[in-house]
Amino acid sequence: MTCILGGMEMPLHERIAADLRRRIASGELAVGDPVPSESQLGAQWNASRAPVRQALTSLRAEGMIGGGRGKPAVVRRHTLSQPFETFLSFSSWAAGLGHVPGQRTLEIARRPADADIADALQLDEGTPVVQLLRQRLIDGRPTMLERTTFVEPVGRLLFDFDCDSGSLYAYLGEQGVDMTVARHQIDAVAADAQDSELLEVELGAPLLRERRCASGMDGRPVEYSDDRYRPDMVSFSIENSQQAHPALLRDWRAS
Amino acid sequence: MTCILGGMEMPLHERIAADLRRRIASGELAVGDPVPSESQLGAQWNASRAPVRQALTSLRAEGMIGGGRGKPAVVRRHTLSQPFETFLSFSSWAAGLGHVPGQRTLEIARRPADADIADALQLDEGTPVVQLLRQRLIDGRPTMLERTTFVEPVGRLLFDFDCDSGSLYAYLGEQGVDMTVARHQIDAVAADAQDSELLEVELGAPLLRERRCASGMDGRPVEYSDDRYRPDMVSFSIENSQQAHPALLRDWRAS
DNA sequence: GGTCCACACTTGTCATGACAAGAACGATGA
DNA sequence: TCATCGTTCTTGTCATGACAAGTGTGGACC
Repeated sequence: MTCILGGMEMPLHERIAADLRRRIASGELAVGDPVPSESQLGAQWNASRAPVRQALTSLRAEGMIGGGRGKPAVVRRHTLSQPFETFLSFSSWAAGLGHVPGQRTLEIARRPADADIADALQLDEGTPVVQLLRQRLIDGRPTMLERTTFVEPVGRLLFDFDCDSGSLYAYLGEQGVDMTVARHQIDAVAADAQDSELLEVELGAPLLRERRCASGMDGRPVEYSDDRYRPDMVSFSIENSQQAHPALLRDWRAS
Repeated sequence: MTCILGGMEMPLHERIAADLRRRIASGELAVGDPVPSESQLGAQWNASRAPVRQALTSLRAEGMIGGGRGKPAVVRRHTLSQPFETFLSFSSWAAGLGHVPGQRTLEIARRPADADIADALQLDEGTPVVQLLRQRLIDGRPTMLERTTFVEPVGRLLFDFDCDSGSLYAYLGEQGVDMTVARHQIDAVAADAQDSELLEVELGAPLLRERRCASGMDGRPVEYSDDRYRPDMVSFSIENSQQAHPALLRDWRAS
């Protein structure tokens, strides 16, 4: 069962944390339910308190569970907060929530960069880039429209990859593509004709737009993307306490 | 020396972390410098590895130090970003950009909470709350519409305050109101009649909405706000590197 | 019936010890 | 000179044990 969450080579505390995340995401542990106590978890996994506490600390940092000294931990949220990865990978985010992600790659093309793209990717206008147009689905319903542009050396890898099969970013990562820093810009736009058709909303309906520019550690841009979400299905949320670091999430709205 | 960092009653791992933060902030440990190893810190503090590691884990989560398995920790940053203040105070944000902020408080009222508000503030429906409707301007142009609701004990303070004079949050802070944690939810909505009139956009135009629920350290909600921005004037941006925590900013779009 | 308190349970903190995994560095050989 | 290898150091992981601090509950008492 736990094999889908990762191989057995994971450290014990990560396996415990992954199992708890799964149980929370699946609804087996609902919001407000008490999380098994440290001693119970220790008995279940035949582990000492150290890895159990490490797992719980991890979930606590993600905001999934609450509790404190003397207060048994309770489930606070069922979303997983993995800011960067989650933001990149639509599929794993949806899957983590227990929904069925889908995607249809409508176009993949190599063409010269226009002014906007060239500016975002710090290229000269006319430099060849690879553009991808993908419709993203959740439980079969159109949720997001993704217009992604890669610089040519990276984009060329996509022609050898079935974009509708696995995770694109996992594939690029395996190929040695480094995308460690990203800048996201979020605003609202009215749906144009193409948006309207592919997202099944009215022309001019408000859409939540996320524009993203991802770069390698050296600061050279690798990808630029214009993602448009149906605001009735997805929103973004940020949680920040004074001490803790804010976490950016993508929220799913069951409707 | 360490007394300014807190009383002696702090747990050991917090004292170690606080001391390291001080040494890093003061420049005694500059960016790039190696942090004392776990064994060195253990000897310095006459402590076992557990509290030392807990302290280092804490600093690592804050992005102040790097390192990893086998790699001795090094100082990465000497400050921690605090995007919270920026997000709360519209005025200081605009002023920091060199623009002229303005505001017109259109309504301040004490009324019973409706279902949505009651849910957000964890009150019973009908509990009295204080609501504020404010139009925010930049360089004289309508930019944002703010519908804020405070729980009554906090909201009552506003009747003794000229909302159009100074910073509201600074005033509340002086009055001892604690708002250390906040949850922001961002999506897009179509402008309704009131939005349309006060933001000077067409009916149905896309607006960028930020809903915010701020709480005290004890987790009790203090304020709930529904802020709607003209997307042609403001957007949000988030910057994240792989390890470091993302920072949320509000962006101004000169037009 | 309401109040107060002792007790059980939970989590937080810390010491000690052990082994594994990865990195840095110097010595060695080509 | 440069590549390679092994030693050593550092951090990651985990077991065991102990006490402190806070919470919740049930029973005794008024």
